[in-house]
Amino acid sequence: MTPPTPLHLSLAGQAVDVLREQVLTGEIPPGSRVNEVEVAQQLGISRGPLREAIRHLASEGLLTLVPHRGAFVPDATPEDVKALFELRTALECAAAEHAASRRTDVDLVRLQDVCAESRRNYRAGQPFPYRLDLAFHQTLLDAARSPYIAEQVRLVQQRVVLLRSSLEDDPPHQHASMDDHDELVRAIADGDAAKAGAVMRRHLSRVCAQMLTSLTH
Amino acid sequence: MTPPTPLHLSLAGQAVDVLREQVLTGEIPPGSRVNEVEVAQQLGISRGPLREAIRHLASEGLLTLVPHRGAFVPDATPEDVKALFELRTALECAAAEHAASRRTDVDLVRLQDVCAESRRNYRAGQPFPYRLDLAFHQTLLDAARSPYIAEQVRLVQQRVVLLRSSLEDDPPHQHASMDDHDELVRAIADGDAAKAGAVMRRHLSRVCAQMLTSLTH
DNA sequence: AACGTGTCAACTGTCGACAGTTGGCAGATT
DNA sequence: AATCTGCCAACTGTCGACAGTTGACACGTT
Repeated sequence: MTPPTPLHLSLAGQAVDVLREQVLTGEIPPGSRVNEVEVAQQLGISRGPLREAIRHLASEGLLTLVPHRGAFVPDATPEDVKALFELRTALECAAAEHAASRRTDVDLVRLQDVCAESRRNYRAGQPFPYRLDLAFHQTLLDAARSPYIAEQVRLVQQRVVLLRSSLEDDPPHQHASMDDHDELVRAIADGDAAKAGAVMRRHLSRVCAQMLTSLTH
Repeated sequence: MTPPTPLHLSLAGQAVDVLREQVLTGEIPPGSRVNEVEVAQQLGISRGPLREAIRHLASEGLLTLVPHRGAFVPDATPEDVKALFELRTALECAAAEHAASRRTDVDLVRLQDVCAESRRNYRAGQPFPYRLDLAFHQTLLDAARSPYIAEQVRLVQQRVVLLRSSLEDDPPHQHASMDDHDELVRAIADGDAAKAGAVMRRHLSRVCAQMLTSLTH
């Protein structure tokens, strides 16, 4: 019973996944260069597919290309963080408004479930895992039913993860985030688009501020 | 006196420019496939750089890739247009709000100049050129000073141009657009971010509706 | 006549090798 | 000793050729 498709994904596609993981986890540290021949040998593929993978990640903002020099993992400046969060805010506020208008009851249950699980984890003494934060925003995006906005948010969140890779969270911030999420769900439950957008704006503003302080500490 | 850089742009970069032009002008019609060997010969380059160019344009949304089948110029469905304009609205409303808050007097003068030129052209009996519409939105984006938002808007506008390539404008719509632009400039002049965002939202809603009617005519 | 099967050409995916450019190092000069 | 010049190794950019897959056509079967 071999898989129906002999190659589930092209070598370039596989290389994208592997490289993305290595960049996001910080295995390839920010500021470092990606050597084409070295990484190609390491992955056991030729330079062609690897180059395509590098270009793809560059288009996602996870690498920056310098002609005749190669690809670098970008390191964030405070200005970058601010500008990136302006983009994220524009996208996710719109998503929150659309979610408030278009959500189904199933969407609402899913959102409430994610919030409840976050609370449970937190009360059990465990930290609010970033995984659940991502899950919340993803669920909200599904409820918004705006595929292009969702796609762009996904890309922006990836870049945020990249900036965030070496930061630790502090409990007060986690608590505030969970409160924001709860309030957001209430606004969406009420179908109050304006409030949903406003709460999302305040939430992201807080997250951005926290990242900026962590960045400079 | 040869140029300082022997190659101003890599072959892949040049191929991107040529292909983008051909796609946006409809020289390569929507729905058609891009044959790698054929286009490579046509451009006088190898398949490697051309492949990179194709992948780049795909990341911009100007081509869609199908594994083992090739690259196609996407043809728009009404759902695509709506979803794309939801993205554009989220981005440009935020840009309009930022522009209202951050604009300098120089920015304001530039915006007013573009509007004035549009009026002049229109009164002279000439149609409102799409060039000036793009110039207006670009000037507003510069005034917003949010580089990531600006970059995304640029990509979205490109896709709108692609959808728009075979559509003609009608004078009533042109007139309404110029009125919207004027009202937008007034809001930005007043520093009224909320109004600027609202006007932009209404403007894009109108443009989207016009595109949808033109699409189905 | 409709359907399933085998073959084939065209195209994409991949590879290894060559050419051009960049940044740095060694040596010569002042 | 400091600076400038010329060379060099490493790397990216590019090319031509091979391998694997896809969709379609022709053929045979029911």
